[in-house]
Amino acid sequence: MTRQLDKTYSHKEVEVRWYSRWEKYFRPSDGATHPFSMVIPPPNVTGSLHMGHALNNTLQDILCRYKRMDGCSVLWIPGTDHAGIATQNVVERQLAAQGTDRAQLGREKFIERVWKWRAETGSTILSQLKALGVSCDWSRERFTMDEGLSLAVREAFVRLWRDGLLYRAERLINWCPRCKTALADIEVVHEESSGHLWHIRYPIEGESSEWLVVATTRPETMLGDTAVAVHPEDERYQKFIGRKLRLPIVGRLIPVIADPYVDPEFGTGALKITPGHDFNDFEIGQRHGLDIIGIFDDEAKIRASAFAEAGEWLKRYTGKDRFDARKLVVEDLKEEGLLEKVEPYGLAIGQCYRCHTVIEPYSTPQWFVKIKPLAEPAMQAVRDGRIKIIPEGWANSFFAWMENIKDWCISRQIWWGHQIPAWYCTSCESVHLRRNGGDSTSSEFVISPEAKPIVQLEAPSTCDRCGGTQLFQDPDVLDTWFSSALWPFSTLGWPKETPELKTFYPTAVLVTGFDILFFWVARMMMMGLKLMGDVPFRDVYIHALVRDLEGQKMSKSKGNVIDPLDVMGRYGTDAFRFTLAALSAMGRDVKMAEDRVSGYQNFVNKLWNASRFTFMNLDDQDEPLSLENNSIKQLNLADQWILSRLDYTVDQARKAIDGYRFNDYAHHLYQFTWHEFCDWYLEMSKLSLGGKLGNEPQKTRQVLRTVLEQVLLLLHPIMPFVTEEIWQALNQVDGKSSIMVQPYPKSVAGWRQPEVEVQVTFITEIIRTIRNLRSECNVSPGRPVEIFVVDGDRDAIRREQTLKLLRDQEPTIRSLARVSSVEYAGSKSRPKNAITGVVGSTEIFLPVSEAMNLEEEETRLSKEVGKIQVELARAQKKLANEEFLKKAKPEVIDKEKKKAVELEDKIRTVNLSLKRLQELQSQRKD
RNA sequence: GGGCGGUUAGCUCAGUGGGAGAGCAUCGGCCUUACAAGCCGAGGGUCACAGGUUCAAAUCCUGUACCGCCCACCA
Repeated sequence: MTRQLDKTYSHKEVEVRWYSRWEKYFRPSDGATHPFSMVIPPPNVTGSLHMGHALNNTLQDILCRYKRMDGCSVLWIPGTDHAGIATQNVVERQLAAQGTDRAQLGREKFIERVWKWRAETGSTILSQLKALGVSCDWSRERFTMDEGLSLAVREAFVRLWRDGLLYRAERLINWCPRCKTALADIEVVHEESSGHLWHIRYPIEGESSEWLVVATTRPETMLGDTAVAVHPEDERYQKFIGRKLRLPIVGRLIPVIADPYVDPEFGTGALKITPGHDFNDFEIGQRHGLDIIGIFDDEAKIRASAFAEAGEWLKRYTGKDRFDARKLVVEDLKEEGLLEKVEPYGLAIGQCYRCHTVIEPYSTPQWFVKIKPLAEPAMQAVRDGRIKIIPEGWANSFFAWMENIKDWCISRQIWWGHQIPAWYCTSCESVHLRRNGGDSTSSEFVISPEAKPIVQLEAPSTCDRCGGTQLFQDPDVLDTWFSSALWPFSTLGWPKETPELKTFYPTAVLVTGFDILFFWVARMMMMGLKLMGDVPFRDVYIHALVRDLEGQKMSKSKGNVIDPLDVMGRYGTDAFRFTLAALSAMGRDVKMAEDRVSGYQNFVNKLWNASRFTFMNLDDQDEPLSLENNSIKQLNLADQWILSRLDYTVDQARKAIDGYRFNDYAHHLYQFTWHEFCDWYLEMSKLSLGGKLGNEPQKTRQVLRTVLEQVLLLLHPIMPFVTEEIWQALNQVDGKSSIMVQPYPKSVAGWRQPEVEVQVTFITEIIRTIRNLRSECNVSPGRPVEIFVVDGDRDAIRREQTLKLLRDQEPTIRSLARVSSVEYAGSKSRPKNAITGVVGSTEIFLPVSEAMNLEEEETRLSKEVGKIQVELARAQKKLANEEFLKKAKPEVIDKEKKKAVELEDKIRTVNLSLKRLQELQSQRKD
């Protein structure tokens, strides 16, 4: 039975072969002595795989596969997030397309509908993740709305309530008039846009032609103004403080107040105060006891009931949305001659992060988490190193955010999500439960902040205060991020005390993008510490965002989205994964370039072909070398060398992956596999394999097999498919075992031999030099050449060692540099009709051919002399500097001295070659 | 307004105190029996700019310019 691989690697064919056979290895091993656990950042059920997911999950999979091979009991929990607002929006759009809406359906039917949608399409992203090759334990897949996690959410809510960390209050919150729900501060995105600054005259009461001019970007909110504020020390306005202004259009009288918040430099120095629709104004209003007038309803349309002093004007305004109202206000002001001027003005407008509708500050009762008592322990955990943020730079952002954190508004006025486990009694609480009339709002009741909720895990049957049986649940649902915050332990079974929770909490590492550092990571820390009494993860590895070639964030609207599945289909999943790893330098953006993927596809192909070469040469009896401490001195030089380099690579690879330096990991393996193993070792091994070194070819075959196998193991975490395919063929196991569960390479005592590396580097330099000379001499690659070697080392022993090494390695030099004969000349008898190359103290002479362009060569050599002179001068200057000799480290000085000597030698020999060349030139002319 | 990061070869980016690197692209030569998705060779950089610290700076400090990101309630 011989090992065989097809002539070309077909990723499409191979990739479908392995995933289902792997799944049994995705579960943690029994015993779980070295637990290593991670939770996937749950993608939204609405999502499909994008570059961000691909990067995030590739990095996680690399870690998991590495740790699993390295003997850990690995648990990687997958799952999805119910994504409240996003999902509700998707289903609502579907309903709209069918000419209906959620109000017509009613809450219960609507939620049914969402579940149905989720059952149909919610697993799309999971199958896409599988195509990427991720090794999650699918038997433990979770969904933030499944039964267990919903219980965890209620448990968390009840505990926070009992500990006094939850409260209801009516305040100005961020309201999305399209989603018709409150949003947390963090869910508002600020986008620069060009607007206007309107200067409006507010007539002073009792004066016929005097007014105060205010500047505003939102003229429509003037309908809800309850004051105008000026700076207390602003001399221009001293005389107006305390007087009344007549609010244009409405006619309401409002006071001029003094408040230090006002910047006299800005606009006119007079600020209109709308406590009902502006956060600053709200604060100022609180300080001065101003009325709060909510002029809008929940769709941000003018609400008639807001205006006590309704005039004729109100008919035209009622029901108009914010932007229409703005136009009307401006028109009306113009008509009354109260619009002084309009200036263009750039401002950052808050938008809903889900639908990009402009946010309206809106006063409603909401649930809040008292956040400071939770934030402090989380900061402490990062400060004292119980949680390590990698790269460290992000810790600054984390602290900055946590220090300024405000209470978290967690109630949402949507239907898809975890309904808040709070109930109200209609008997004893009736005074606080206003039946909603007039304006359209989504809930049947408006529950005043004074209402006393019954908070518990399950619905109560009777009121524990009055024994009433008419209870109803708070209609609001929780912020999706509330359930996400519990993810590291809710997925392990919390609040039940499961064995998994005991073994795998805290998780080892959380891998995520920085875009959800505050949304998610910080909140997991707070909730984990509060509810579990321990950090949710030891390390947080924050990776870059994937951008397009111009560095732009990929988005559908920009049309610059690259579909990972498309890339995987064209270049192969392994090539794609390798690209992501290679580009993911810490703290940087990843600019996705397709030519990189194509380049790494070539790498996959290279590995494939190196394997084919190996297979061609292996016999069935060729076992790999023992990986125990063993002597490899009996092997030939090339064999010893490749094992030494392999050992170095193993060491570097482990260091890189342990430090989350995925790009270093990829580059070390790329460098070793392609340039050392393929370019040099395979070429060198051909001699030995053919018995041309008078050796036992079997030893080399064993080395070949060993190195290929170790390379496959090292590469497997990044490139699972191709490595499995080759490993299966190499070991002829036909799917009965998997590379996934082989031990990850370890350093082997005795393999690393620096002196062997020095020797082989010398030989490869000699070969390079000869190739270089051939190329300059225009000797065709196929034509063998004769060379002369002179070693000019002044130390006789060293000279003999060098010459012995050259003689020993002569077959290799002859083969790799196409040399027909090597002549060892004495230093006195340097050949005349030749050009020279120098490696250390060794000079290589190649007889010149007619074809050679001597002038080009002369230019090149002169240039080289110049370069060496510059370097030499620098070294000599350093060595002449007393300060340098006094203060520099001894090894640096030694190195510099050695360098100077080498450069002197080199410049002498290059000058000699130059001289010879010039002689040749004059000969040619004759 | 505050904070963070970037500026290194034509392009994309590594490199954080002691001789400027990689991949791709370019140029020249090769179908050498694993691989033309390949092999061999070559060219190419005052490491943004200006100061400073140091025996020594791409690397540390200060400032400037440009680019990017995050946070923020100046209407």
